[in-house]
Amino acid sequence: MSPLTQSAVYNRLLRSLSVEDFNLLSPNLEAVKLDLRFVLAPPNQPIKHVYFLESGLGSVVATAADGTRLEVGIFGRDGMSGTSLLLGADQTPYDTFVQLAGSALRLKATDLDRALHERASLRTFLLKFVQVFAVQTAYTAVANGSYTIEERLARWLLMCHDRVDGDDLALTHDFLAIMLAVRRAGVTVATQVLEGDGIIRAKRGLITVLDRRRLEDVASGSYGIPEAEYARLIGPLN
Amino acid sequence: MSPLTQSAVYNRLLRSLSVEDFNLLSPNLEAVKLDLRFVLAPPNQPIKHVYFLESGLGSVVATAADGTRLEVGIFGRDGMSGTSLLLGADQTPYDTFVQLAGSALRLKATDLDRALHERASLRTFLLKFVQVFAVQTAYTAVANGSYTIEERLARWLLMCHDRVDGDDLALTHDFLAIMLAVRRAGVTVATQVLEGDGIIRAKRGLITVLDRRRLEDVASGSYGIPEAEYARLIGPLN
DNA sequence: CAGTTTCGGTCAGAAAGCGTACCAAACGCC
DNA sequence: GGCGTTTGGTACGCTTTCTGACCGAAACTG
Repeated sequence: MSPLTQSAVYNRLLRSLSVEDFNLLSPNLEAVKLDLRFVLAPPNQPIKHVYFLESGLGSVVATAADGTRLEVGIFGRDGMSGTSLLLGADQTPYDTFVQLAGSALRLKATDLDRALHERASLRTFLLKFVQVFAVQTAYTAVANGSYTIEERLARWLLMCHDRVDGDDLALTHDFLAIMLAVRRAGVTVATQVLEGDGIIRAKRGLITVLDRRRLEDVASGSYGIPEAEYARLIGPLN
Repeated sequence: MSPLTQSAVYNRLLRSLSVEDFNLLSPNLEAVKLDLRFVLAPPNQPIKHVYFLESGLGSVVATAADGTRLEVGIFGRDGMSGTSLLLGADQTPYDTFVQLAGSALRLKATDLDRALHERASLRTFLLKFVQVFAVQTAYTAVANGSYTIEERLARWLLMCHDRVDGDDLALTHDFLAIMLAVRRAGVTVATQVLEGDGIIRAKRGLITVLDRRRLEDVASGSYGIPEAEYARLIGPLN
């Protein structure tokens, strides 16, 4: 494989690193394909790799003691999996998996650890992403507590749309239902409303964003703050 | 003021620090009283101090773009305010304030920064609390999305109970309503149910936990995982 | 291309929770 | 001890969402 050039990388974090930090990581970065549902980090087991997504989407899902499952965060080429390693936790109660197939550059946890000790600036930078991701989780809590299914669906579609190329999102209602912690039938109804307004187009297993502006109106207060935090601490998403 | 002895400190984080780390911080720790509603960290403004709580409770509340407010985290002598400073963010969109009066040892943000650069072990340790707090936020998202008012009230009372001495919690229904993002009347009803079962006793502005075991049953799956994470990464809460 | 699986649309009945409002009891202050 | 304020109990109608189920359409499989 030819050596990795920083400017040829799509991942926003890797791209924003200083040249020195990037060069420290790059010999250990391994390009991998990400199939749908591939596990990026298993729950309650040591995390072996962190994945810097180049394309596709990853999802962090929390499972409660009684089996209830609910998404608490989402990331694409703006982020990475396994952020708990940056905080000194080798494992988490979460399940992190691929939600939209794509590709990534991965790094062994041990290589990451070594690099973090070698260069403080690398840690400082990556911790900013941890902060942004924590804010995203906090606003997921707000959305779950205070917004309707339609508003939450709009928020979620916007977050996906931010992280992929083009306007097509290959998602089933069943999948969305888990993400939003609602019934599948609830997703179907909300989808129909948005489609009826001409904001999205829905086909089997595919949602196309037609009018992003109006999608933001529907999401109203539930969207925007974590995104602003990303821009402030890390840089523009696109 | 007499010099601070580590063993005389109630805060679990300060207490668990290595002697060297503690001694680095202690000359700059200032004891302060915390009145109800005192602002520990203002939203969207630089954080000037971090507070290690000795008693009382602090609450982290997120505000959405449309003004919706909802609690995303709670801490007492198990934690500290201003954790975003550890992640390199000088401010957050959250409002952090005192929810149950008490006292704290506070540290100037600049002193914290200096100490973090001086001793890596201090940063490593405090970051573990950031991880635990993030998990708590994630499970707040789960609770808001999937549990009834009664279950969420039980969870919340348990989290408070974990962090105070005794079984009395000085809380109004109005306050609880904001914390849980429900109507005040909804809290009243849920409180009555728990009281009817003999699990708590409610008086004006005061809830007394009578039967913690059964409170855990009511909270069912919504309680426990963040608490286990605290125990695993930091130590026993009590 | 026939069989099987997955996905999405739909419905009736029920529950949870909300908006709003009113009133009484408890408390704090002079 | 009287007065104003805070807090809590209660009610009604309405919206949202759920439970649980059924069925047809689309996509995949061999």
